[in-house]
Amino acid sequence: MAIMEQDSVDQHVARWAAFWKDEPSFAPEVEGALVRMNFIQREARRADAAAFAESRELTSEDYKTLHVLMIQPWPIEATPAQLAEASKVTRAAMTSRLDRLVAAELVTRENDETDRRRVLIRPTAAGRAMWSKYIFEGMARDQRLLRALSHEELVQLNGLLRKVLLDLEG
Amino acid sequence: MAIMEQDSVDQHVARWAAFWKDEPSFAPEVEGALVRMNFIQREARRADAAAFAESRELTSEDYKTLHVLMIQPWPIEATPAQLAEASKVTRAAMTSRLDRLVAAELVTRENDETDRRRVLIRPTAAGRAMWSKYIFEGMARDQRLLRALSHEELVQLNGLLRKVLLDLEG
DNA sequence: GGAAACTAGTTCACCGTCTAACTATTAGCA
DNA sequence: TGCTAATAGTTAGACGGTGAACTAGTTTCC
Repeated sequence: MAIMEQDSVDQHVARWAAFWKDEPSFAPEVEGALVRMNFIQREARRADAAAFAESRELTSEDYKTLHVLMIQPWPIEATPAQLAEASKVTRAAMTSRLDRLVAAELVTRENDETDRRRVLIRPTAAGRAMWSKYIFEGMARDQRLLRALSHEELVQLNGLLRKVLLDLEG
Repeated sequence: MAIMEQDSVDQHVARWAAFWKDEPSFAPEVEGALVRMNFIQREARRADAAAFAESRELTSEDYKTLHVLMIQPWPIEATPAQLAEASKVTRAAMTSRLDRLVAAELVTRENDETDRRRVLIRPTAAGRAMWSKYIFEGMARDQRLLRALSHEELVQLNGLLRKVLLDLEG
């Protein structure tokens, strides 16, 4: 394998490791991997937020909510609880996200007459248009983020991450 | 390579991909890798927060601040700005974090007499003790998170992530 | 049939972060 | 020297999130 240049995390971990040079419980590869994933995620969020801040039509949170709604199986509708779970936020947070989307007329909020506790969220025509306006830009941003990796490397990366998830989910 | 079971992200991405089956700009490995990293990070934060919530001595944010202070090169001291940068939060956020740490008597806040704009933060004996109380537990949590990977796999993972970081940092 | 348990959604109070404005101090330079 | 610009830290106000309490509707089961 070719010698690879050091990134900022290598330096960080090296300095950090100096504290526990005789301490076997410090695992530099574990700390390094987590710090690097954190870096990449942070960069993804930053780029997303910047793109939506520029447009001023929508926040990235609002867009994500719209997105999880749009990828629901047909017919495109969902309850706030389903959207909250898919978005990994609480229902309380979803209530306020939906308030904004309803106010912007991107989704509708209707009572489910067969179970009057439930509310059904559906995209409006404007909501569908807004989603398709940004979906490809978002995918392009994601690809730019990982452009350093070839297709095979991406497959390899997913293989490793899948192992971790299967362990955590199992 | 052995056939590997599917994780939740495979299902997610598969359903998602159904929307763009003829759309070349959708890259399932890119989306999959990012969603998986997001999952792992989220789990790490959750476990950290749970551990500190249980102890009730300290929040995980306060601990992280203490940590970035403790790994400063000797002598162990730093300005709020340095801590903010290392913690990747704004200086305003660091001010309020430090308020809590000072109130808990884990760090001191002293004026730098050679540059009276600056403030120097130093750990107290109690702060140093608090840090060493939790540092090993934290590393153990991190290792548990990635326990599904062998040492070679961790090295491989870091190699891939390092490529991404070198591209993003360069 | 009706009380108790459960479920869906919302409201409320609190938290940590952010941006922007502000104070105090130092550095740069005509 | 003394005005201007830059820098360090804090403060103020807004935002989005959380958990807990609350309202309303549905299910369970004796």
